[in-house]
Amino acid sequence: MTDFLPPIQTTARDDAVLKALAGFVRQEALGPGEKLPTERILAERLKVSRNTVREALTRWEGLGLVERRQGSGTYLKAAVSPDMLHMPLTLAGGNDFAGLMRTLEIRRALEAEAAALCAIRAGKAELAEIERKLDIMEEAFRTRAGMSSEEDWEFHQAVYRASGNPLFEQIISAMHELFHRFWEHPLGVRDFGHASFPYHRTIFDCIAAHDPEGARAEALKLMATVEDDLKRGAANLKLSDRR
Amino acid sequence: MTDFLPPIQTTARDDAVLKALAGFVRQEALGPGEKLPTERILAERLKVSRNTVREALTRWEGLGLVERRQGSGTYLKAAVSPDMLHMPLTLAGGNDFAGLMRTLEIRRALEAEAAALCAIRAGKAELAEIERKLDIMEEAFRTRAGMSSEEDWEFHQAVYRASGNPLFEQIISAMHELFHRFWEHPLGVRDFGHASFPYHRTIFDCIAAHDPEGARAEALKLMATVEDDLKRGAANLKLSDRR
DNA sequence: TGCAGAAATTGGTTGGACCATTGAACCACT
DNA sequence: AGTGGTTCAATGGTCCAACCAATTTCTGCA
Repeated sequence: MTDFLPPIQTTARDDAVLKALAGFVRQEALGPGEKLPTERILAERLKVSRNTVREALTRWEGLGLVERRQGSGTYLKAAVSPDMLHMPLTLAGGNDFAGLMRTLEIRRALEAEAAALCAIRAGKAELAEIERKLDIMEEAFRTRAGMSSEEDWEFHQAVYRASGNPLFEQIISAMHELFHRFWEHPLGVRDFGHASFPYHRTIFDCIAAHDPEGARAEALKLMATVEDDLKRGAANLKLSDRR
Repeated sequence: MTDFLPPIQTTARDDAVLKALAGFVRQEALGPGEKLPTERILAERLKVSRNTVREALTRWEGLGLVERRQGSGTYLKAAVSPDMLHMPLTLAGGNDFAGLMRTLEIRRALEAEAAALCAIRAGKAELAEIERKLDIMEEAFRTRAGMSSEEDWEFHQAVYRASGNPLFEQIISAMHELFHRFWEHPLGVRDFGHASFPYHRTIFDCIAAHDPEGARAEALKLMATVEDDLKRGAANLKLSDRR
């Protein structure tokens, strides 16, 4: 016997509010940046208290779906649809070196898989876009002698997009943001990223040749150099702390 | 010049409430399952309105850190610390077949990396624990002729834990939960998981031999069989729909 | 016409009230 | 002893009305 008796839901006002609101957004075809109705109007239309509306919107705000600006209004920050699934992750102690290495291990896994999928799925247009970003990056690397982190990131994003799975870009972007928020000047390694530079071209070559395993291997090599750089930087940091 | 002047915060009451509460949890050494103070008490102690406390708790509830039970109280659901980083992910359209395959691609990436890291880092105790789960799983597979999804999951969790990086378990668990919520009986494939069975042992062998690349390869093979099963199931589903 | 100040709009906060659920204590009956 | 019902206090859920603070819009004067 399955013995499955889910508890009945007697109250779920705020969830109901969010469902209604998601339906509204769908019907009005609202996109990111657009303004949605006032809390007071929502409360009146949905026949619930403004407090309930606020709790519901607080949920969406915590999920990064919406942005509230006092005196102005509430604005969509991302595309919302009635059939969204939420997966909030919390990293405990993410702002020390060990935490950084942990996020990097996740990124290594996703980077390799995205490169492999990209090698399988990338069409001509995606391939051209990736190569364009790669050229820009290499040019920036030559002229500015190494400082090409922004262009580097654009190249990787192009790969994620061409992987055909938006989750890669979502997850890695979230980690990238955390990375930058807490490690803006990563440990003072001056030639940070130098070692990873050549692998961008090799990754692209494998993708262009539709060689998923090669792309995966090259991506792993790239991430290995990044980790080495960070470890070197951490060692430097410890030395300079010790003086 | 970096030109970094963060805007001053004139109002951030609920964030302040959460920070204070995180500090409280830390000081009292509260763990998951334990009850934290009443909303009314928090409001009184922190000198804010109960509504503000509620908005703050709503945030934590949305992040899965806390569970509220009407008439009973508010309970911790996970370890919280003052230096947490939040990374909420929303998957649009996650409950169709394409969405399932997308989450599976992420899982494949993480599964392979976790197995590789595990092969590098697992000590004797972790190795023994994994083998124990493996034995249980194989026994269940023999006696119940295939239906060993629960034991299967326990084996994988043991691998994630031994990877030395809690993020693997966090992320994959979140996906596993989504998976089960929407695909409880995955497409009616009766011998679902049969094909993946032998790879559990091969993965363990590679881990025990401290062979990261081998473990990665075997994990990829395992996920490939799972994806095949699902595709087969989807094809069946289409056929039966058409009748 | 341009712009400073008033007025309206909107999210943020407060305090108080009542409802619905929970859980413990207590009681009656078997 | 144990089963079931009742009472009651505690707690989260909802509502209301008012006010605060930031923003936007309007207005009237120079």
